[in-house]
Amino acid sequence: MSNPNTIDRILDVAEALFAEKGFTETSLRTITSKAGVNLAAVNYHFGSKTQLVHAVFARTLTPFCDALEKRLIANVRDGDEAFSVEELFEMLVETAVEVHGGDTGRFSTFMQLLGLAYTQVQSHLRTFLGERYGSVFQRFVVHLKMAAPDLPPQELFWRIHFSLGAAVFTLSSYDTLKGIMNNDYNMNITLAGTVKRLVPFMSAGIRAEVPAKVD
Amino acid sequence: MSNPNTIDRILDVAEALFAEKGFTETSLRTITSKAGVNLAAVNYHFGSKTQLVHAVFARTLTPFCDALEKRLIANVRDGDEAFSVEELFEMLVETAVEVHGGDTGRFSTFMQLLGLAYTQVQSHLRTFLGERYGSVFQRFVVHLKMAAPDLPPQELFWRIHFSLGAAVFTLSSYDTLKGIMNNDYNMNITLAGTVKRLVPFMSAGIRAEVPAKVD
DNA sequence: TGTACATCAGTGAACGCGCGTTCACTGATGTAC
DNA sequence: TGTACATCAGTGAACGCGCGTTCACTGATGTAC
Repeated sequence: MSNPNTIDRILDVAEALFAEKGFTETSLRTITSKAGVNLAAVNYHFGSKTQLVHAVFARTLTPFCDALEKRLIANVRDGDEAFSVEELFEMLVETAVEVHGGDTGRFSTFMQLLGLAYTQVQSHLRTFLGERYGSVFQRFVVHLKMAAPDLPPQELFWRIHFSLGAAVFTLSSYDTLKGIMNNDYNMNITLAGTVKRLVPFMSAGIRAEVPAKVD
Repeated sequence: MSNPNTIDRILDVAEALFAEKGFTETSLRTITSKAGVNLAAVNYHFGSKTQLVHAVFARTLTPFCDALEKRLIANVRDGDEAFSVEELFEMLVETAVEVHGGDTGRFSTFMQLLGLAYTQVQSHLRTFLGERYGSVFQRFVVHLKMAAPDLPPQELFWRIHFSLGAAVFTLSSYDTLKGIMNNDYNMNITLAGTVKRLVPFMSAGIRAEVPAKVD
């Protein structure tokens, strides 16, 4: 009964179930029975449920961040013109789509997972993501700063998080919202269309007039 | 040992713990021991853990939605000029602050709970909130439509959710972000300041130029 | 005014259940001499 | 080429634990006659 794909089957099923239900709400028994593997296989291959969660994130985030970093570095190395805000956000989208090879189902799942990562209060996960991928995020922030040089640093900080929130929140409940659009507006929407709508929204927000000092 | 405040003490403690850890991650044993009440008290007073979750939301959302609805109705009844996008978002903020009597701690907790409500996949909670508070939300959307009459309906739909995401996401991880601002930027920020920054961001996003047809 | 009963907040202990994890084990494949 | 041993993926059953919920009970207060 040797099966070389046990690890991948566990990762596939876990990714889908985590995105759908959350981490605490998904048991190893559900994962292993859906994947058709033994209950003990998760602890055998990954060590613990926590490490399975990390492995699920790493499988997609590592290639994504590597590809993003390459693009950002290439721009500086070649001395090209600095990116605009729109170009930077579009780069995120393009990289994410590329990494999933155009598979919108997995792209959607990935966004849901990102949403969970930020909203489920699993401190081990924040630590893990910060250590592994924090440097790429910082690099992206540097480019945003160049794209909006007149924005005070703390203003930029907040607007990045507002944008992140808009994206993560919308895409992580994409299936629900798609259903509402179908029922209430009789309108068939696509993930690509939603993402394309996000870019001008976020870009306009980043460039909004700075309000009078508030703090 | 008769104590007239058992119900309130449970609600206070449950609200704080749910906001901090999430629903599944907070056990009745933790809630009741922190509140100094008997383990069985939650089931005695609320019936079940699920109904306790509903009660926590209802305690704040009912006065909030009532106050918001009154403001919206008064505007139409008195035949006043329609609200602008900024005025509508500011009305949300003002109403939320008022309902909490200026207590920014509870206001922050409330926003965290709203974030959880959207991101934790507890279908009973979505159903509960939709049934109880959906009509006020619809009324608010009508006013937003009047404030941005040139925006196609499906575009408005998405931008409302983008805005919702920016607000809910940022305010629900407010404590974390405040810590980052303090450490990395050596800057002391306030909840009021963050909320004031949200309004122009969201308003600019709502009014952003509509991109070419994408779907 | 006194007695009997109903109501209600609160209690303590126990219930069964599903959870993540562990452990001794199997059986196939690779490696050394 | 044959034998002994090591490695490794995978298994099945059991472990203790914390969970939400239940239930018989107490004791104080209110109500009816």
